[in-house]
Amino acid sequence: MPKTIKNQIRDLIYAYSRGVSFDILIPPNDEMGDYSTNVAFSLSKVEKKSSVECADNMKEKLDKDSDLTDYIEKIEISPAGFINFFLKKEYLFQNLKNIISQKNKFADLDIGKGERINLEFVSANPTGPLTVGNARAASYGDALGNIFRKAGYDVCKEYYINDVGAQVEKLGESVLKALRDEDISEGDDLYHGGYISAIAEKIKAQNIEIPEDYQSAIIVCKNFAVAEMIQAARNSISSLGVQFDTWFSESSLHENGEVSSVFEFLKSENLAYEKEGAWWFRVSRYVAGQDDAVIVKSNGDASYLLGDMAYTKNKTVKRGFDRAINIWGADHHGDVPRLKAGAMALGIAENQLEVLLHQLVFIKRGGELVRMSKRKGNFVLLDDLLADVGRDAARFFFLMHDLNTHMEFDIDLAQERSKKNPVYYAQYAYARSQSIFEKIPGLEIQTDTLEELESEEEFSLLRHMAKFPDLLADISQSYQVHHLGQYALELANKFHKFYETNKVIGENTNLQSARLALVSGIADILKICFGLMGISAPEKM
RNA sequence: GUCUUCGUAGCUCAAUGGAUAGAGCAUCUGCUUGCGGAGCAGAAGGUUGCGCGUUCGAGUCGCGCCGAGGACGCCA
Repeated sequence: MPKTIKNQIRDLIYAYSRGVSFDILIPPNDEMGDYSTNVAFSLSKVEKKSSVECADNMKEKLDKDSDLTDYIEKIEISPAGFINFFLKKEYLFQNLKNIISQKNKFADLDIGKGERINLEFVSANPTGPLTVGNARAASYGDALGNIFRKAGYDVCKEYYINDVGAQVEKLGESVLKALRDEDISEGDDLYHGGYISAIAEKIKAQNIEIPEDYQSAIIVCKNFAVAEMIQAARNSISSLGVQFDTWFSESSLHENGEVSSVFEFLKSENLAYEKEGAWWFRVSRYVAGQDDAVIVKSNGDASYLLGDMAYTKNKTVKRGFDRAINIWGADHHGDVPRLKAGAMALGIAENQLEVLLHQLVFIKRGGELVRMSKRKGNFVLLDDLLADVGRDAARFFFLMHDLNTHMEFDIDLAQERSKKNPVYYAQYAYARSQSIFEKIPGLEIQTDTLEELESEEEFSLLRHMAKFPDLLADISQSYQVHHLGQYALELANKFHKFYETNKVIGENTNLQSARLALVSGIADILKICFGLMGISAPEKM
């Protein structure tokens, strides 16, 4: 796959831009062309001329450039000084031919150059069922991973299981209390909710022996409960249609000594010190203004930070990933500088660790926002969401929105809203296209009469389709996954408009053949989008 | 108190520092004897929380207020 159009234009402009900064933009409407650049505004400062004058000079150079003639029909200057590029008809037709011949391989890019990325997401503590917040991370992470792969990265989607630490001890204790019918509403820090007693019931049903000794009993309960919670998480993730490549246990890092070896290393480098019975990591040495943090608690247990440091080293050094990307909930915001400092201390390059934060999902109940809390047993489950609105609507809903949006989820309106979910608008476009093909048994798509296409609606579609590779390239750099959903909706919108006024079947043979090819290409791209987002492409609805 | 995210149409949300701030839902008006009306066309709806600044250009960047969410050394 050669460079995308956008990058080709960028490279050409760069050659004439005298080092000033500029962007390649998509104009707000079709009359202004397919691509544009604001380079003239920057040049006008350097050259002390008006932006229009600079734009004219640039256009003159570009007009002579033979590299552009393959795909650019004309270049125009706007009154303000934007330089607008219009794609050639021949290029648009060639692009459609590529889509039809390459099918789901269309827009496979090589910008990743095989870079190995470990993408870690969800990674919920195994102390309760997955919530709608986890569903957001899962939908986003899965789609981002898919887009990375399409852009030529070697991706491993990973789920980190925090099966070590005080939180799982509390889980075990909660289950034990439920087993003994002790009231846990009084006990602070313990887990509540129906799933705790359900686990206790299961232990009884399986006649699992519970030791008399309180601490031993907790361990038995903990091990059973953690296994149950992990299985429940796997089931929920699977219902959502997300595939993880690896489920990585924190306990394995403790068992094979990777955690303690990091601790020994920090001590030997004088990056850790003892205070108040605990061991502290010198965060302040790496990140100004940050307090040092505990890595070994006064009871001798490793803190989550030490585990996370060992985990990061495992991913980058031991398993050799070029980059580790973690997707965390915004409630872990404060942990980012500590882990970054830890990675630096371990000699991991700064650009090898990225942390993406997603804002939390809030539920609205009776008109009021409620913060979900597993401890309080106050949350909406991923499974309930799926039961209410279905996989496609749920995933599309999350993927429509920017990661930094504080999403509000009104559970009273969940089902009603699911029927209004824009996903059906996009899926309906696909189903419509398939119903056309159904009318012509044994149809083979021909692309030798594309010249017949000339309506405004047809070209609006062709031009939008030509920008798909650019979109994927952009998302793989910006991580703005929601642009993919927006793109699919716009493509569906253009298709629906086309459908109203351009009859496909029953026109003269050449035009019918050309329009069938166009519809086929649209369906191919929609199917690619749906696949990347993890939603279905229904032939009937 | 410190750090951080957000504030855009009645509601839920878009807009890589660019051109006339856009969709869906809700409301109102049309379109079905034409490949699926889960659609299309149109109307109405905005001082982008407030103020100052940077810039040729600010919803977007900076500072200060106001409001909301989140995090603040041995839970993760």
